[in-house]
Amino acid sequence: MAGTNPEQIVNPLNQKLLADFKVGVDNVIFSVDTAHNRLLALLVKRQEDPFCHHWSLPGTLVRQGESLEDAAYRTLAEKIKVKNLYLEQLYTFGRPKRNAREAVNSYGVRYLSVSYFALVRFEDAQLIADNVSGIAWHPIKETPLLAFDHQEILAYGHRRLRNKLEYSPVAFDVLPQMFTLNDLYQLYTTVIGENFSDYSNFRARLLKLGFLSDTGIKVSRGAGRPASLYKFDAEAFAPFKDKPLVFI
Amino acid sequence: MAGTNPEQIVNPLNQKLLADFKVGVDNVIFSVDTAHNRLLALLVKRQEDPFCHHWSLPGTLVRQGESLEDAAYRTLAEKIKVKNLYLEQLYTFGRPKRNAREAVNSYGVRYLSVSYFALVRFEDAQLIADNVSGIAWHPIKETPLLAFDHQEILAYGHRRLRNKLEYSPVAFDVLPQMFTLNDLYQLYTTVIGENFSDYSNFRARLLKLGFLSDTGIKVSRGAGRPASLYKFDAEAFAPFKDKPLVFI
DNA sequence: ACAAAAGTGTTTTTTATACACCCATGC
DNA sequence: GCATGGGTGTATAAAAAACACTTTTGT
Repeated sequence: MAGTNPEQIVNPLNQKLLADFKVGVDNVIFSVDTAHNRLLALLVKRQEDPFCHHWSLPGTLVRQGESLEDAAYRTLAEKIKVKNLYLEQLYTFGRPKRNAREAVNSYGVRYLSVSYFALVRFEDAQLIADNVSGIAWHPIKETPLLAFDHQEILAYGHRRLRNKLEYSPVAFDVLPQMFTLNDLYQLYTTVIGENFSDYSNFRARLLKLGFLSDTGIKVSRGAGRPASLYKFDAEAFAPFKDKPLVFI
Repeated sequence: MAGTNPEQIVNPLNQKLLADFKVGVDNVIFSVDTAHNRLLALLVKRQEDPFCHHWSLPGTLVRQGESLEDAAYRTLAEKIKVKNLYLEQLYTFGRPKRNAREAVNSYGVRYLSVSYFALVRFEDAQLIADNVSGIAWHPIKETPLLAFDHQEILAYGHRRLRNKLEYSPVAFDVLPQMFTLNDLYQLYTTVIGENFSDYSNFRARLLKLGFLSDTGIKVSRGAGRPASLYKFDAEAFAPFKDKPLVFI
């Protein structure tokens, strides 16, 4: 830098040095297909450069007057209709040059991505087919290569989902109001993996904690003894907030 | 990321809708004063409006070509000299109007804050007194009211620190290379609280895990039997990565 | 009757918790 | 020698893990 202080050259007010940003929101949207025991992620196919025809996470740029979370919900709403969901912020990616557009229109505008992760109920999630862009659920174990750094974001979201499930009641945001203990168990096995607990122990432990109440209503799913429908009692769960590993 | 929604990017009419951002980085910097059994947060006194004379988290706006993490490190380096530290991203706050500056210069520029939290070793952290702005450690239990939404950020950072400590080896980024088991125990008690484990059990459990190796070197701290200095063995810790509650 | 799914109980092993007690040093 | 902090061991309680068994349905 030849002994020159860039601040003095560029602008004495210092202001010029600051980066200008557009802020994007990218969603990692998960769903659990219990029928096939698969964890799914929602992906959209890009229709333009950069990364034309590549799959990517559904995202959008934040508009004036719009909060980050609003933008996340808007993206979600543009892609699927869904009743029950859980959504939380994941991580913010913002190293320079992460978005190829920065190179193209080099007005010095940076693109920053605030990622969110969502878990939605598979059974009542309806994809909105907008005849232009592809949009589809992909099993997490066989996702295609994604545009930008979305691969990294997806992996990060997956890790977070597993952790969340272990100590917080997100599952109940995504299950119907009444569910069988087996529904709950299926959800856990497909997200966490097969080897976290045997069904009867999982059952016994959760029931002992006392925040699942038996409605007495029975449902029959084909052959076999009918199962009781349970409800999640948020009040009874309160003491377990902030306690780790409630569900495992 | 940014904008998978084609229309908004290309179409100049929609372009107007996008918000323009300046991105700030705010740091929650913690340190543990084991001598007084206190958890401390580093605060700076603002010298300008808005919130003139109020304490706030040390922060800065992101410059051109600078990554978020770089900005976080820069802020830190401007305030303290420190050898060992742990730093990670916390959360991104970006609802409209969160920063009073948005109202003042209403050119529509939004301010978004990406917060980081850091844990630094108290003993070798030297505050950089720049004769203009106040800068000081505050016990977490008696912090003043902070500017902007920094109160919220601080609380969030505190929660995260406790959680981190429980399952990840951040403590060793902040302890000297060799430390006594009591040093480690003190660190945990002041961050987590008194009632997480009795010293001898804490000791037994950690040693059994096998990633702390006794160097054989003894140190005497005043009266009493001299203590062994231990080293953290990162390789031996590897199997415990991603396993919850290693330290509790 | 029998397969299939739900639900209960029992046994064994492993951890957690609460202490009591021995060890090495400074004063 | 005795107070002080370091370090070990033990006894009890609780929880996790494995798995055998009973119950209730559909076919």
